[in-house]
Amino acid sequence: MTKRDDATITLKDVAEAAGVSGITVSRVLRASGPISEATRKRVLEAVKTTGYVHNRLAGVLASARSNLVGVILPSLSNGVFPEVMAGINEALAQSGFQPVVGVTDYDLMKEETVVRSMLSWKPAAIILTGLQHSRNTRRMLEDTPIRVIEIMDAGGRPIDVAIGLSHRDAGSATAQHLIEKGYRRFGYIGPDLERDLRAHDRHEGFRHYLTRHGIAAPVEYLSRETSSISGGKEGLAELLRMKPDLDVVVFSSDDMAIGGVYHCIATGIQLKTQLGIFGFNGLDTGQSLPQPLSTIRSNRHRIGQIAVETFINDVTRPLTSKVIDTGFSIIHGETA
Amino acid sequence: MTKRDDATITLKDVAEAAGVSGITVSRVLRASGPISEATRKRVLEAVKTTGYVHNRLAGVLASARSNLVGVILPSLSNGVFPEVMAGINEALAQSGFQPVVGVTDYDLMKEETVVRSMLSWKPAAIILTGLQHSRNTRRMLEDTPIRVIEIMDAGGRPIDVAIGLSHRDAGSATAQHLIEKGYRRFGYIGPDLERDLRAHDRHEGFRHYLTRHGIAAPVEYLSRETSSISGGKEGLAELLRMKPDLDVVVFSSDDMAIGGVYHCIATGIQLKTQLGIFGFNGLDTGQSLPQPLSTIRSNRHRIGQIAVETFINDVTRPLTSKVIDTGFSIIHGETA
DNA sequence: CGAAATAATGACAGCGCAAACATTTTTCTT
DNA sequence: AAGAAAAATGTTTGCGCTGTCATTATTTCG
Repeated sequence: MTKRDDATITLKDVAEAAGVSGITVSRVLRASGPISEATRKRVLEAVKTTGYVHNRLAGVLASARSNLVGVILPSLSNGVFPEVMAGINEALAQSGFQPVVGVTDYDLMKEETVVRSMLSWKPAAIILTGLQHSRNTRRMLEDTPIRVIEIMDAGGRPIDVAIGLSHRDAGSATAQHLIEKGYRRFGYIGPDLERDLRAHDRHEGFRHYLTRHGIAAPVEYLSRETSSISGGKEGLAELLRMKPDLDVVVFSSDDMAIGGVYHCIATGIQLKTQLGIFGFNGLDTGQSLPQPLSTIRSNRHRIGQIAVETFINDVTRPLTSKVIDTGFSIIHGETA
Repeated sequence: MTKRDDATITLKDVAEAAGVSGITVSRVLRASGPISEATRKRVLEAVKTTGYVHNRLAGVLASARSNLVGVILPSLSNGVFPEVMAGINEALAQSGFQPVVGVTDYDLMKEETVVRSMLSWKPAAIILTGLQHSRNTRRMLEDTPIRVIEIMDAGGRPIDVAIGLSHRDAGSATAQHLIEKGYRRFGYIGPDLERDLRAHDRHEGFRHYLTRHGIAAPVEYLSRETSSISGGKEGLAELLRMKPDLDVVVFSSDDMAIGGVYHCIATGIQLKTQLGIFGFNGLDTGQSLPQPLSTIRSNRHRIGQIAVETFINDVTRPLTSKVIDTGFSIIHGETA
């Protein structure tokens, strides 16, 4: 049973050095239970001289309580998710919880694997993206007693809590806003809609609104890859080759929209007047453009904040699930 | 001793359901040791019906072997680090290892806290950024038997392995390259050099090369915040106000350089001919600009790859430390 | 000053799993 | 078919820590 590596320093070693029992050391380190100031000092001293490093594995196993938070994201190359992650990190900073990140590449099967692996670490909570999961993923998450927080989408039935926005609504709001601005000939550029399900919802809301209001359905270019600046750039070039007389193009995300802006700058197309560009997310990078991007802000920061507060305030899963709609707002910008 | 939660399904439960011993189940799940096809099937069946989720905590504790890899990064808002993370993720994907991310905000004290907390999870390896650490951090990392991989910098003495480039050399190469291009009146824009130590090294190499070759020292603008697009944009505006006749500006990173490019686009400054812009990192986002950014590629992808290979190939720390210089290359681009 | 209350510490078991070794079953060899 | 080798499975023990329930010092107060 494990060659006992005599080099590893355990609680017991510290206890001996301090002349107390193991449990006392444990209590000092966790600041739990009453400890006299004298022994406290002695123990901390002993910790320092021995160079002891706490083994949380054993602690979690013994106490069935962990400070890990599983965070499962579809991608890190789409600019949103580093921002989401930063938001979560910030909210987590003071809490003593530690995030473990998993990436799914927008693949629900991969997500299943990642969730299973996450659960095996007995995290205090799991934060994952979207409301659509494989049957097994759902089952695992329903069966676990920990908090499960689905972020970025509020358009469906959550396992425990969902925090986000209705992407369908964001899609129709986009259409409504641009129609009001006077645009009529719509284009749409997005990634593979089969994979990015939230982009899919926005697209539907957008498309329906247009057709319901007597506007021609958008001309579309769907790239096979995931969202990226270069994808948006190429997409717009291609779309304008197919259909040069568009007056506005909606992109599934800010990343792609930025690519669209670059194409316009490179080819001398006048943004807004000659061609409108509209994104989604409200990333900082889009707002730093020479002309700030017209887009929709998804309140990611707030989403991260609420996600973390949710499980800090109540570590046990409530009986009924709940949707928290953090809404969205239109950033008027200079590109549409 | 922990109120035994009878709801949690353990190996034993699966074993009973399958009519075998616990260790057999363990072996099936880890694919270790010889198992007959028949029992294998039965066990997997039992796992499914019971809905068993492996508890790695216990496994790691028992075997003293974990599949966690601690990844400690200074920031997620600087575009490099999501890319580094993506590289590591990619390299890790097939390996069965799982990253745990920690963020230090370029703060060595925070780094110390994060390292301590990481070590408490008994990771198989730790990947962290740079070669400068607090005394305590160094001690902890020297004392641990696991691999410690310091990435992004090859200009110093590593604890175990360092993989990266010499930032000093990159700085002088920048200067040399731009002098050869005919630029003479240099500006420099960077973040707080006290915090970003690698930016500091590049800056030194850059500055020394200039003065050693009879060129006037660069006019400098140092922002107090960390690297960002908007910081670069504002920085360049400010710098040109102070000193309008510069012919090239070197930025500490691509992020900031992109901001510089935006400023030029917004104010109609001709890139390259009227004002050169030069970055560092070679981010995809810089290369997707209307005119690709002139910069230095830091081979981040390769760094991530090698970092992961290093500890996969040899899980125990070798006696002597090693520096792997992945070098850098100039991306000629269209902005300088 | 002594009983009761409180503060401080300790003994021990067990969290769930895997290593080491032990045992049983099957297969192969001649 | 008997013995040797290999394959398959089981038993026991302990990884390092913390919860529970003592036990022992110290304080309080009538």
